[in-house]
Amino acid sequence: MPNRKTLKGARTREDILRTAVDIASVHGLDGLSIGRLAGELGMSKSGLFAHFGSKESLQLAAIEQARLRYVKEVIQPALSSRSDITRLYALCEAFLSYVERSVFVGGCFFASVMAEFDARGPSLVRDRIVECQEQWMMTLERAAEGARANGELRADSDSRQLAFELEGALLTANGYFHLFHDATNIERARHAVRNRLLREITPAGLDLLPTGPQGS
Amino acid sequence: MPNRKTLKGARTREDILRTAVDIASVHGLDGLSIGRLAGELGMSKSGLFAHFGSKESLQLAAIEQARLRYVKEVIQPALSSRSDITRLYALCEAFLSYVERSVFVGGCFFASVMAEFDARGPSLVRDRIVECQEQWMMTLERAAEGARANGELRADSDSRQLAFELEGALLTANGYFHLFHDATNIERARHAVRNRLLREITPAGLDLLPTGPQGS
DNA sequence: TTGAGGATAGCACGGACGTTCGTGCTATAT
DNA sequence: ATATAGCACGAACGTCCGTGCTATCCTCAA
Repeated sequence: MPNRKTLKGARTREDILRTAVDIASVHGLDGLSIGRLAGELGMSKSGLFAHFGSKESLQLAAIEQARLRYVKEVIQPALSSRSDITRLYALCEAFLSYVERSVFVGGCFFASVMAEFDARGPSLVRDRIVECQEQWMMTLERAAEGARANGELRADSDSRQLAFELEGALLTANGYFHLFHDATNIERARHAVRNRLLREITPAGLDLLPTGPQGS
Repeated sequence: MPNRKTLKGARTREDILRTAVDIASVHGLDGLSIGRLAGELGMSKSGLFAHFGSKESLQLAAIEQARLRYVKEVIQPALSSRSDITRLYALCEAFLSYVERSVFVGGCFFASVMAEFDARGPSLVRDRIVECQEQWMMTLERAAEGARANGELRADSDSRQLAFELEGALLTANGYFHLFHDATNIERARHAVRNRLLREITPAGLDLLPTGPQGS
């Protein structure tokens, strides 16, 4: 009959997804095997499988779980910003901090799965990944466009181009941080973000930006 | 003279690796399975397998093959540059062209495998990937450092930082080009590279740079 | 032309994969 | 007390994986 409170299964499902998302951030969504996942959680393959019905369903659920974590750790901390230019900067800083703190053990979940699926044929999983990445880029772009409209960035600033370049620094920081086990790459991205913003910022915008050490 | 080694098998081996490298650029080095590879080439698993002796060997050989292609398509075209700043720019342009021309069907081989292995545990395959990526970054950095020493870039320019930021634009162009099926991302990277160089270039360097359309 | 050795195929193996099925708990609803 | 529903289990499936063994084919130097 109807349930009233959190049934045990829902809790288990969350546990599964929390682990799944971390495995996938290291080994990819293909490398996320049901057997390994079950082993990690000390439960049976079949018991785990029953929660999702198919591997594709599990992958999609993992993406959704990762998205929640991403929103919570990267997007939301930046939402309280007092201006668009501040939010744009805060988004970049939140991302770098989220990489630094290993919110996903294998680095940014979306950086991993994006590289995994970018050149593959169409699938529901790929489509969802594309949507998520589009959404993230739009988040950056809207902040940049708002800052431009508010006169915090120069009027001739190209918001999409700016978002692209910032994202370039963030993605590369994530990749090299893990590949080389070298946190210097996070600092390089901080440097790059700051200077890239300074290049198109107006005096009005400059007043709103947190004043860290000045870059060259 | 007994030229013992170069028999027909060597050509087959090359054929195998040429296909292997393309599969891996789409599905990763893990997704590169011997069965699929043999099927694609119309030969038997065991016949193919005999050329390498282990999957790891095949993966390492594929990396080597990819490296040769990369050197030929990206590094060598830039070697004839008349100055360091020209070479630095030519390297970036050669990379973007190589992505545009789909030298590997799944996009840059090394971008793929780097993302695949960056957060994994130690292995010979991972080590080799790290070496290749370090070598590429050093190629960029040496060109930047030479340009700085020659007065083509400002004396206070940070070569490693510059290489990092250029690489960020290149990597992101590769990823988004394939993920979104949108060549605009290549142009964004061209824009980013040009403007990033202009930021630290000297009048002497500017004379040496190919003069394309001016960026903002 | 021939013989040797490299190149390829056939076949089988153990294991991991995703998936299905039947079963047994446990807690609630009647 | 009994019926019901949710949840997890073990066993087994067919397929594919990487890897060996053996036998045949093909090439090329003598």
